[in-house]
Amino acid sequence: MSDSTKSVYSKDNAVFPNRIIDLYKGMSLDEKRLLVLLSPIVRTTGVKEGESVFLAASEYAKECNISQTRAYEGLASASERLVRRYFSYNPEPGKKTVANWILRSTYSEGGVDVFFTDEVLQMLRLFDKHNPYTRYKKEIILRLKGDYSFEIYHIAKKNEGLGKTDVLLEDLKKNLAVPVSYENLSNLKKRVLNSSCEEISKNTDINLSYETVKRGRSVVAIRFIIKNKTDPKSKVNRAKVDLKDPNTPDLFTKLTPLEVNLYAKKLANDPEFGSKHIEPGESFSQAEERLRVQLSQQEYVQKYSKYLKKLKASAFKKP
DNA sequence: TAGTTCAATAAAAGCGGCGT
DNA sequence: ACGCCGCTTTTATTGAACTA
Repeated sequence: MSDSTKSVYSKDNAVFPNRIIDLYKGMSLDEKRLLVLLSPIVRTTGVKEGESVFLAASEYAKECNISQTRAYEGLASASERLVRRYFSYNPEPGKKTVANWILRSTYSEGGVDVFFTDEVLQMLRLFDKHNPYTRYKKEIILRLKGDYSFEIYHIAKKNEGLGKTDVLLEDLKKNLAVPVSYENLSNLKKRVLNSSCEEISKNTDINLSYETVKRGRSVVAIRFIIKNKTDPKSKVNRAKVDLKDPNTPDLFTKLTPLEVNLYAKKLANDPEFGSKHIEPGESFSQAEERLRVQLSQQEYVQKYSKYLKKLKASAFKKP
């Protein structure tokens, strides 16, 4: 691993300018993932318009924690669809510009070459006080899978410092490009807000909730409440985190989120584990979901450590 | 044999509608 | 506003097959 990058932020970070109004709008999960992964590559290399940035399918699979098979298809379709995708931004107050993300992309030899426009290349590099930006660890946002989770997480990180933010309902719906049925607020809550907040709180570095802001009787805005789980300013949360590992008996007291995902899946499909710890009638995916929650907690990691060790051992030896 | 594609299957999202 | 049901459509996952 080389760390010779001259940029301020390491390759772990995806950084986007706040001028972009509708980042991720209308994108499939694969397109969002691709964009997040390309952001640091663009930032840390000097490619110009006419030159491409390359992402290998194998790397895509690893970063997104998906199968190699899925990665080929995801990457191929993402690179194709991204060509037709555009975003809008305010070059100055009162003006709105619409622009394409990329000029073209070619899929070959197990990866994609993506050609960005100069405009976008600049946007993905220029970050200072005149060009406010939002930054997050790509590894964290890539854990998200829900349809609007990337968008909501982006909004949350953009306003993390404030602890909360109000988004006009109309703006939210427009910038998320939600289907018409979401004009019905209960649908919007159920399928966008609740599910995204839940997924984000469960899987990322922030706890996210929301409440409605009313004018008269009608809801005009959504107020997102954003709390960083490890923010030293909030002592309550801090204490919880510190309590987590009073002692560290072995490697398996604490799993990284990536490992949680990986082992939840492996355990759910492991026959020996299943015979003891999976209820009859519980599907593989249900078990996996349950394990994902449980494996985030130390007590369960220890409880299942026997199986985890077995899985870890078999992962390293090539049969 | 690693890398890739494909087709079948499973799961989740979308969407209206209904009762409370 | 909210939760729940059922049907349709979209997306993800898997294992087997192809190929260079």
